[in-house]
Amino acid sequence: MTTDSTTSNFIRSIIDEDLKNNTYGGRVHTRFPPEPNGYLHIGHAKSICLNFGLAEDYGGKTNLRFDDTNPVKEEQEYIDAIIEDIRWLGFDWEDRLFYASDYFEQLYEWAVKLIKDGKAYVDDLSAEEIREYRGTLTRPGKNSPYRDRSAAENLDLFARMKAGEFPDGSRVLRAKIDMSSPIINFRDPVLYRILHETHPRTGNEWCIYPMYDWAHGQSDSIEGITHSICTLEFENHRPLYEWLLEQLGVYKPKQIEFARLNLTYTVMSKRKLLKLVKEGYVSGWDDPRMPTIRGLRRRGYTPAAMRKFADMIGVAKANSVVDLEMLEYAIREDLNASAPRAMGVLRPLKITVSNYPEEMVEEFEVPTHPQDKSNTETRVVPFSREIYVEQSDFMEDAPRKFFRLSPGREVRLLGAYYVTCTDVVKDEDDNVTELICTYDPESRGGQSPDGRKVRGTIHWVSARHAVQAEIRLYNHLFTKKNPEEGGGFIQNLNPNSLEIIENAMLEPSLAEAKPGDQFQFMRQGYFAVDSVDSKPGKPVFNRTVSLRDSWKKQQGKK
RNA sequence: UGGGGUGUGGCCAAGUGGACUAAGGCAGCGGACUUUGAAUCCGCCAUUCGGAGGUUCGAAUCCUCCCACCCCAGCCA
Repeated sequence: MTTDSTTSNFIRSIIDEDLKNNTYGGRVHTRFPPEPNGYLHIGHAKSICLNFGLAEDYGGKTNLRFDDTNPVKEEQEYIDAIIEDIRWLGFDWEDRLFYASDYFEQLYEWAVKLIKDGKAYVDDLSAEEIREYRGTLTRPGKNSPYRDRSAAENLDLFARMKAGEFPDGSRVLRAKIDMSSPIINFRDPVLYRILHETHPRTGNEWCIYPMYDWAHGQSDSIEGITHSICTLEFENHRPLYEWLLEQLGVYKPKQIEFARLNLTYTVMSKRKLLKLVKEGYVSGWDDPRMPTIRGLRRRGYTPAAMRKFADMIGVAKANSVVDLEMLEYAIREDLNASAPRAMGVLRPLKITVSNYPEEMVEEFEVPTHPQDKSNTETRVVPFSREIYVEQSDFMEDAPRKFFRLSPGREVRLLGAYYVTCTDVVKDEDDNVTELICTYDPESRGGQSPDGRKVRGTIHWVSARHAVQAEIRLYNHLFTKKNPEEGGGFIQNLNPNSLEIIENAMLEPSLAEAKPGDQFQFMRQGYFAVDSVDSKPGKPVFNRTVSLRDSWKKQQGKK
């Protein structure tokens, strides 16, 4: 049932085994359970791809279920954003959009049952007292003085908690398990707390809200989930997950834990991302430097690339840190195949082609997808006497291996002509301001009848036809592979994570680009029209990722 | 120091006692090709599986001990 491209993993092994043993009647039913208290990031994408991907591969189903049990942190805004992001990633939960809050009534009834069975009690201890009574990792806890209340008294108190008779924090409902258990989660975990708070979905209907442990497993059970996949930190909760379900005597899904995603040069916790946004280190949740799905999307990452990435990194239980280059590989691979090519000069250097007629303009038809032989689409780029090339494509005193412009050297202007640099114009400070070149009229289209070879091919834009654009170049948000190293992530923020180029010169076909459109600027990288700031007449492009550059790499080694 | 986990090349990750003198991918390094120094293609890149013992004809896979790292003491999820 597994696809060839996906390597096996321990979760698939478990599912295979369950299928073999008919554990869940041959069903595979997963769920993605976000808490609507923030935006989704690439770590969530890993989980989403895992849950939906597994169901797809095994012919099962996946539910989207919001874990909305804490109204003090959760908001409708996040619910909407999360739904949009998962849809954008390309996954579909059909009619199975659920909320833990859908089950509040059932959860309440089950709590009553627990009380009647003598397995839960109302505790009047304060939060601080409960903490003291809980003991430590090495010292057992001790029983609350309210632990042995009668079922009748507990029932009465719990009903009054629900009725709103008591203030926040005054009482909780706790499971009665074992205060001396080495499993801290068994030391009478809190099931309900009082919160006079408006809930995004249930409004003011409730003033007691279930804790995660009381809501999650029961929700899984109600929905008939077979494999409840979560991250490693919930491993310690599994015994409680199972205990609660067993006390209720209801259907019991299997909880499986995997290691969350960590990426080099990236922070992933909601808390840290929130700090970056709140304190203005980035422009918002959708800042293209953010690892949020919205940020990556605005940057130019595609759903296909994210899914490919999730597939590449696999899933396991060992804590690990994935190299950012893997993500970059995934987006390059996708965009290389799909992105139309164009020419754009980021840092322009003017060239006057001295032997080219003053007013002449030629239009060259060049392939838009030269990497794809099956796609013959073309576009027109105008050529004239004055053009711009990349500053980095000229070197006055060039080494032998520099296959670009230099006095006396000939290069090919992509799709146009061969040109040879004859003069270098400088200002009073010795800066190169312009190049004078001659072109070979015989080399029209980029090849010469005499068959002579030109090692270098560079991109260019006709000066009088150029479209001016703002280009935003993004670099690592942090200077350290591990942003936490040393002083902490704020100290390691990269001051050059965003470089803005105000006046890049682009080929005229790019004037029509619409927000979200993506291109490969040949020899430079992949760029996406910014969805927020780009305006007709004043386009803004985000660099999604640069092309690999073995020349630069070679230079760096010297 | 109690409990629960994890340790396979620079990174991710297969592997569940015999065809493992350990898949695959990323990164790296060579080379071919090239109207993108891109892409593509070819080749190289762990005698070794946290360490030490042991069981076995045979161990990354089983046993013992040790070491390292992660998680748990929210009325967060």
